[in-house]
Amino acid sequence: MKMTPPPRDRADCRAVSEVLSRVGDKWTMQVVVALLDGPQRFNALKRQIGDISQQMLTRTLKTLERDGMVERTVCATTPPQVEYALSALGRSLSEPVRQMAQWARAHLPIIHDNRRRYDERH
Amino acid sequence: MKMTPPPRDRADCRAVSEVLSRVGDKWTMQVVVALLDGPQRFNALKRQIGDISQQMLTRTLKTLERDGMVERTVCATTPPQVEYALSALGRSLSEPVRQMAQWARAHLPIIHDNRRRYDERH
DNA sequence: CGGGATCCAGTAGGATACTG
DNA sequence: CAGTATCCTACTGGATCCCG
Repeated sequence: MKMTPPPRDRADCRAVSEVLSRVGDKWTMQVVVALLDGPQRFNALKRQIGDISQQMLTRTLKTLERDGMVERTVCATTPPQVEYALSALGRSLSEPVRQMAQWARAHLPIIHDNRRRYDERH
Repeated sequence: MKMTPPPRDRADCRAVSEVLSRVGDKWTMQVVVALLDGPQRFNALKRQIGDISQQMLTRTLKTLERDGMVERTVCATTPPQVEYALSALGRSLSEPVRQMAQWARAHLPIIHDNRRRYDERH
């Protein structure tokens, strides 16, 4: 069986880049992580995340739904209830994200330090 | 000793988000991967990546240098020669990126399919 | 050769007000 | 409660021309 090659191919680079820029926007990861605990309704999600506007939460959830990462369930009651849940695809993303999170925790202070020193020199 | 917890903390989410959006721009990953083979000069890098403008290559390299991910070496000859090399920090990033690349390869077709179907329904 | 300086279009992010 | 509609700002990506 074939081993998965390292990402040296141009198409691979673009694929990685596409995924990183897709999930690398300001709110996507925070929404995904908030949904890891289980399904959440809109305003509960909003409260948990904190300083996100309802506009940006709506947009982020819609994009995640479009990509098939979250599933949206509407109960036609009054008041309406809408539940958002991670799909299997969305949960599977949390694995590579966990790796990236470890790297971020380990190296982000160094990066910030590098930036500070660079800016002082220029 | 303490196990590294999953990225549920708010500060962690933001750290992940920051790294993902930082390296998730259009060219950063392609430059990093191009430099994995070894140090490269500016125009060699430009030729290898292909359709990047010299403007965007300059910006991307400068940001990577500022973060301490690449090291820039100038030989004051005529014509001037400038070599770019990945630092240890830059190379260490390639590990979580490899994980992300595998996920991208495995799931990007599904995502594109999901989008297509979503757009047809709306 | 390896950039810097400008200018420009498109998109992401956000504040606010309104609605079924 | 769960959005939509509008308007605005800032940043990203890019094209072009210039420079030592």
